[in-house]
Amino acid sequence: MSKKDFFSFELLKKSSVSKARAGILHTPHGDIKTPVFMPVGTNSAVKMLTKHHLEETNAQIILANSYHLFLRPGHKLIKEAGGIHKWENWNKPILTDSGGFQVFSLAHLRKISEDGVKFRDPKTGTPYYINPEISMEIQQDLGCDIAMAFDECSPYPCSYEQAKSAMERTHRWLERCFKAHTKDNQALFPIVQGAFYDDLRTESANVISSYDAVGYAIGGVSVGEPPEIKNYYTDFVTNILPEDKPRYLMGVGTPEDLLDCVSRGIDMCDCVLPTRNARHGSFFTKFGKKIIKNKEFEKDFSPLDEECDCYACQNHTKAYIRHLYRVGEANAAILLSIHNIRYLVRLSEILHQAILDGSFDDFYKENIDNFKGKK
RNA sequence: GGGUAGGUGGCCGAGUGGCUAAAGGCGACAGACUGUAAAUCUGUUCACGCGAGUGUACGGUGGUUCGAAUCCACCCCUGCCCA
Repeated sequence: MSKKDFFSFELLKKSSVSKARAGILHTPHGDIKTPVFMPVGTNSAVKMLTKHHLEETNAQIILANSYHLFLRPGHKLIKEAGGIHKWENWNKPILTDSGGFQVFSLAHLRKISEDGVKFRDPKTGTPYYINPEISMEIQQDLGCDIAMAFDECSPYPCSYEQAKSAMERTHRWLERCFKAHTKDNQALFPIVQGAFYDDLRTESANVISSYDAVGYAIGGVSVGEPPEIKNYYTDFVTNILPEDKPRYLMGVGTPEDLLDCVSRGIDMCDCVLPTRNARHGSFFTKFGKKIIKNKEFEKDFSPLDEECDCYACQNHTKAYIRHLYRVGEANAAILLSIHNIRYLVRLSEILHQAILDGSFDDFYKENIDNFKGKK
């Protein structure tokens, strides 16, 4: 058996105007229509949502995080439970991040060496160690469909020297990841780094492409850089990556980001924004992001978004959800999370179909300014 | 009727002579968040002014003082205890 027995990517159609593509990624836990938005469930749960809620959003694949599950409850326990699908009772595909992002997000609580990274648990102060081999062990024990390479994500801004050194280490670590990764029914996606330097991104994309992987990821974006820069480098890197494999832009996902990255040749993306922003009280609409607590919604008895088919929009009004939010009812966060996830999942469904129909680029033009709230 | 504690900005509540337009909390108003240290964090919140600033303001009225939310007198009101 090899990975090819478990994974394949069918490119169904490409736009004749932009770089948008529609496809199907076959995995051991089912097919994924691309472009796809993947909700994040760091601790083996998409925050605020039960499995029932999540299934109703029609999410095709969700994420979990190696770092968090390594700390609690431990990957061995999840292995003992029968793997992550059984553990969280989600029978569709699961992708796990490697812990690489925590090298970036826990910058003040970690120390990088050539071999790996020493972390301090933000909650307890307990020290933990992760390196490429450990990350692979964790992800193989978890048994997700798609594992990610253990990488070093650079901040923004970042000096050339710093970016180059992080990228080169990412490449050395990648070699070790592939060596340590032996599971055939699990894909391992390598990650392009190189921050915001053309030559580094070129080099990294070439190194990453030299591996025969199921799919390829672009990391180091959405770390605080302006959207034009993100778009420039997304476009830049997808020009280099193999065309017959899915491209995953990591950590991206507002509605406008989805349009922008899909038009630049991205097939997969994930983001914590729909769930985090929901808990913080904001929601996506056709006319940009809105904040539910604002007075303008006090007597607004219409749904969050007129066109949305989610549970929240089918059953409740903005005025009601605003009330729930203001009095601290958890239902506000639940309803907004359902809405925001469904909004992005539905958008990716629309984009998939639009690419097949040849109407993607018109859709882009009609909607991009609205999504940005420019109206 | 007697005693006692107290009356501070929308609310609660610090402050007992100048550093006080008055801490802190709540509320209100607005904002941020992009491979989740996040149901979190930030800003504004007396009036007028872009602003330095000016005007009002700590129950009321007088007074002491260079200067009062803070000290004094009287008055009004509230809680509690006793009769």
